[in-house]
Amino acid sequence: MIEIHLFEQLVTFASCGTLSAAAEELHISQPALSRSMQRLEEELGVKLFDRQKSRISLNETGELAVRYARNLLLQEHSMIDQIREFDRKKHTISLGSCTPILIPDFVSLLSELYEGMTISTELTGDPNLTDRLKENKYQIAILNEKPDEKEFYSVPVESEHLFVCLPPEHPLADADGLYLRDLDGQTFLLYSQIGFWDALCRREMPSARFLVQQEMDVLGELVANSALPAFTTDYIINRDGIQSDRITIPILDKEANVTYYCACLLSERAKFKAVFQHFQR
Amino acid sequence: MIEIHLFEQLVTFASCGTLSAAAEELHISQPALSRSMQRLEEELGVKLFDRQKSRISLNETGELAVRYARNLLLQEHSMIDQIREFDRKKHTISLGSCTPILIPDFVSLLSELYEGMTISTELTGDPNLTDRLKENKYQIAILNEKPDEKEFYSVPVESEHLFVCLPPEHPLADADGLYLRDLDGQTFLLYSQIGFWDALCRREMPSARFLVQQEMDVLGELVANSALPAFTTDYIINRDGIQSDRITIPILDKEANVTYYCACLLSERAKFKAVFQHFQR
DNA sequence: TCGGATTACGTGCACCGTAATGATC
DNA sequence: GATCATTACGGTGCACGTAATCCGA
Repeated sequence: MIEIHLFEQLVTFASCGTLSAAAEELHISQPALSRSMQRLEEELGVKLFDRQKSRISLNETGELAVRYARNLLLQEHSMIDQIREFDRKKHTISLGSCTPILIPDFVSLLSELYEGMTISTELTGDPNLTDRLKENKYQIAILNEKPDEKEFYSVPVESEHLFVCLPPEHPLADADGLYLRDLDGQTFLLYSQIGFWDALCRREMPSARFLVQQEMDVLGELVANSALPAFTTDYIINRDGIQSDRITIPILDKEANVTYYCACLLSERAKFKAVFQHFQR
Repeated sequence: MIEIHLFEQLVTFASCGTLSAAAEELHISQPALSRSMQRLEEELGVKLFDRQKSRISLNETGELAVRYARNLLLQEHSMIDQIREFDRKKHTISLGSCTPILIPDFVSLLSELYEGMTISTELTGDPNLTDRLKENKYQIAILNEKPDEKEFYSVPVESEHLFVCLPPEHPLADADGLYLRDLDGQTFLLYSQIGFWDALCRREMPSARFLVQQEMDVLGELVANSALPAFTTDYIINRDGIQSDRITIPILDKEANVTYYCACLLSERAKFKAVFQHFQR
């Protein structure tokens, strides 16, 4: 049994070239390192160094030992990382969501139901969110459609409908409803944190330009002070009220009127039973 | 950086089941081990154990850590072994020989020429001795024929001729020379340490029986006190004198009259220059 | 009551740093 | 004289063992 710090010191020496430099790097004194290397040789029962009076260098065996030692150190670090990562996962629930609107509610709910656990959430436009469940990147997810594969369990949570906000003078402002493709080619104000809506808009309106805003209140400001069309949803209208100086027209595309599903792997259904029950009432 | 003895102790605990048993196994006190495991958890920043008041056991993370730790320990041991083995090889010359007769001379010669090196020799019937040179199992070899491949360097060393010793009353005792196949089907006394001769005899006399003797003087005794045929060579005759109560008849097979070659890899020719020079005089 | 884990406590020694020495450029 | 390695030496922190405590079967 040879302690790993000796190998660490050996590797540092190999990188630095002299004991003094390595000692400095390791924040120990030069004599301490000198003795460590003597001890290492002694415990291995093998000479690792060529010693001239005022110069020490690795011999062939030493070079070999350094290669092995580098390897061993890498393995130890990776091992420690993986143990910590495993433990972290035990104490965190990762939620992946295709929409921002439900995230706060889910965080509160999960925190309440799973006391002591860390709740980690990620808003993502990833179209294959279910694959992330399979990989266990997320243990629970909010999807914009019911997952069809058998290995998932899911319940509906909430629905949301997309609207476009047009200035009254806009040529399409008197429509009762619009398809996204009717709006293609125009320039829109768009909030950046909108999850799956983003891909939908870009797919259905390939020629449109989007002025993406990072900040919600900057976006509001711009909408209020420009004639540019923007989007909203019934969820936002219910929360913030309607934009009075705008005409709000429903979007008719099927995919723009979604029901969100909360899903997990079937094998984890029991773990999240409490969550599902909460929405089934 | 976590010292490896902590992982060693963890693994021992996993094998033993209790701290007390593991402590005994490790030749340390129980409190020492208890504190070590606490320290390990602390350094990892992770709980590894479930602690009841009078019972401690691994949790899921602990089990994982044990698997990783076993692995790490294996790797460290194998690393140390390989370093030692490499160093040993640096200080030993391994000679593989197809014949026993030259080994003592070679040991003296090599010891003299390569002071401080350990000379390790092996007598072998291996027909692919040259492959062992390629693998570096041996650095130098004594072969019963000149190696034909270009990657070897070799010089002739000595020649040896096989004879059969027959009792005067034997039906073949008046032959001037014999082929091995003429002797097939009979029963022979044979010394065990004869290298390549062994395979030759068994190949050319598939129906013969061989009473193999481990001890040279037991063999001599038996030869003197029985009517069983045996083998000898000119080298042995020159050394020990001829067996007076026996008829000694040369074996005519080409392979029974060999020239021994000392060989090494071409790439090591320089290293063994002194050896080759010794025989080229 | 015994076996097992943890806590308390005193101690020794392993390892460190400083200083001195020797050697090389 | 500057740099580098090794040896000498004295001090200390840390991990150890013993003892005590607590708990459960």
